[in-house]
Amino acid sequence: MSKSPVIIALDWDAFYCSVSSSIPHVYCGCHTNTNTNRAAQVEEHFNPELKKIAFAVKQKGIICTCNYVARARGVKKLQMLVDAVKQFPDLVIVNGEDLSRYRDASKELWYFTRDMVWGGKVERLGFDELFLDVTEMIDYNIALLDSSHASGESRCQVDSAPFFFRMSKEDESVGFSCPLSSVAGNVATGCLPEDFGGDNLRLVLGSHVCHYIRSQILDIKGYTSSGGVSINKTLAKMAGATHKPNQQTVLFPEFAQDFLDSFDIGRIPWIGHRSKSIILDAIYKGSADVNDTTKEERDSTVFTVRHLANKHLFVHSLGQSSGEKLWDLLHGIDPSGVQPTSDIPTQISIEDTFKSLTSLIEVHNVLSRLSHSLLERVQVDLMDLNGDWLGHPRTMRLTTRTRSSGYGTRISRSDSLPSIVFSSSHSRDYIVDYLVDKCWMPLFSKLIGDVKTFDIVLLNVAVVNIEKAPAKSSDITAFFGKKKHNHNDQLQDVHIEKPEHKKAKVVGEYVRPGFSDGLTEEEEEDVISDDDSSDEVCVVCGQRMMSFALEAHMRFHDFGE
DNA sequence: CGGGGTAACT
DNA sequence: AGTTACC
Repeated sequence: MSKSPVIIALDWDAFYCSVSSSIPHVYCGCHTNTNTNRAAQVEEHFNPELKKIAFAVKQKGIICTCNYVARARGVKKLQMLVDAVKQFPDLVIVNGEDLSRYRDASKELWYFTRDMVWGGKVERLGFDELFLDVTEMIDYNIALLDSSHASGESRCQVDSAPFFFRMSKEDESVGFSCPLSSVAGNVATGCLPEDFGGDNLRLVLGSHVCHYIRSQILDIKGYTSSGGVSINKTLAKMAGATHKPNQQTVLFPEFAQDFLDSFDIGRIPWIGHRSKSIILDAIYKGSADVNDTTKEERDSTVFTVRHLANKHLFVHSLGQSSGEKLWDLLHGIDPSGVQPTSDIPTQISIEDTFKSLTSLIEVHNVLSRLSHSLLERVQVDLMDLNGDWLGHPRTMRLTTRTRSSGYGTRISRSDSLPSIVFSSSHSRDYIVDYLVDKCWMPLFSKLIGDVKTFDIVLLNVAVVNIEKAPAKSSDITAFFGKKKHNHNDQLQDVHIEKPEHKKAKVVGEYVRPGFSDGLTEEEEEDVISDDDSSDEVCVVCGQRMMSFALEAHMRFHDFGE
């Protein structure tokens, strides 16, 4: 008997709403008042005035969500902003385009959850979902259970008395009591297996672990979540989606196929619009009902697709790799394990959309703003609490979408990222100006080529190829022992590239007085040389650093005490 | 739809 | 390096 993994899928209920705008009562049909209370607390903490008034959160042209006062008046989610404003002139609009708070809270919950999972086996999916591999914790506790059997306790006693599940190998007091003969939360398909031993017992324990972790997250962090427990990521995620919010569901593998068969294939994770369309086209291609059957009317349940198609059809239409993967998915097979998400992101990007950008000066202004945000993100997200770099992006990428380049199509160009980005001796504004003139604008020229006119509706700036920095010694005395020349150490690996190779010329008449040319040798020296006037000294320990590093640095002191 | 993210293809 | 699919 091969032991299956025990996987938990978590997602934060209505995360976007509660974090970005502290919207109360997002769960109108919820019978527990836990959410209402929590949302009210969050709201009072954030912005008490919003509670009494009708307000909505917008992203660009649409209302993405709104509070219950607004809903009572008839405001709808996904309504066009113009319509809503026309209909409700006094509706307060909150801009939900900045995801900063959402990102911060997401990260906090991720770290908090990861600390509870042995080996840190937690994978993040998007901003509001986590996969946890708790197999090792389950196995350890099953072993404890078995050894207590062996030591003479009766079977009956073991089954009826609560079992203490240990969440720590070191501290035997950390954990929770749970029954072995019943699951926590809901059971997918409503069917309980007859055999509560073997792999099924592992899932029963998994349900209790899931419940414990969710309780901790609610009690300590104040967020409700929905959980799914099963033997792989896909089944766990789908199980978790069946009972929301603030609930959990365990899916036993013997019922997995029945469970899956009733779903539309589009509801299976990793089968998006594109794949669904390809699959249905392949299945229904020859059928002469093109005239009377619209795309929406084609039966697309997992059951039907499984019986009308086969693996060969999938492989033929989707390609070997995807075809096989998706076909297996329809049968509850998902061999992709939990891939622990690194602390260091693989890319950081900022984007914005517009009605139309047609001149270089407009593009320049937007790129300045985006570049500033990006640099801020790089300095916050890629630096630890000591102000040391966790990683160095080696490439910068500019992406656009033009009005003519239909639909979701994007075009991008990239180049190496100058290391002035990591310099601690220049202000953020200085670096931004440098980047815009020396890098982003030339990349933009490269992108649009020789054309005289352009019409840009989207700009995205990103850093990618983030190279992990060698781990610094965590010797705390090395930090507190004030090294006056600490900043010089950091500067050693900052080397300046000759900016000549990135000289794609800017089309048009666009010129800037400041950085119209490459730096002189002297100025290059200046890039890496120290500028005493621009850094600051920590009042607590005396370490010197740039002001942006000081922000993170002070958080270090806050954590310490 | 939006603003970010990841990974796999070509 | 750039695109596409997914969440």
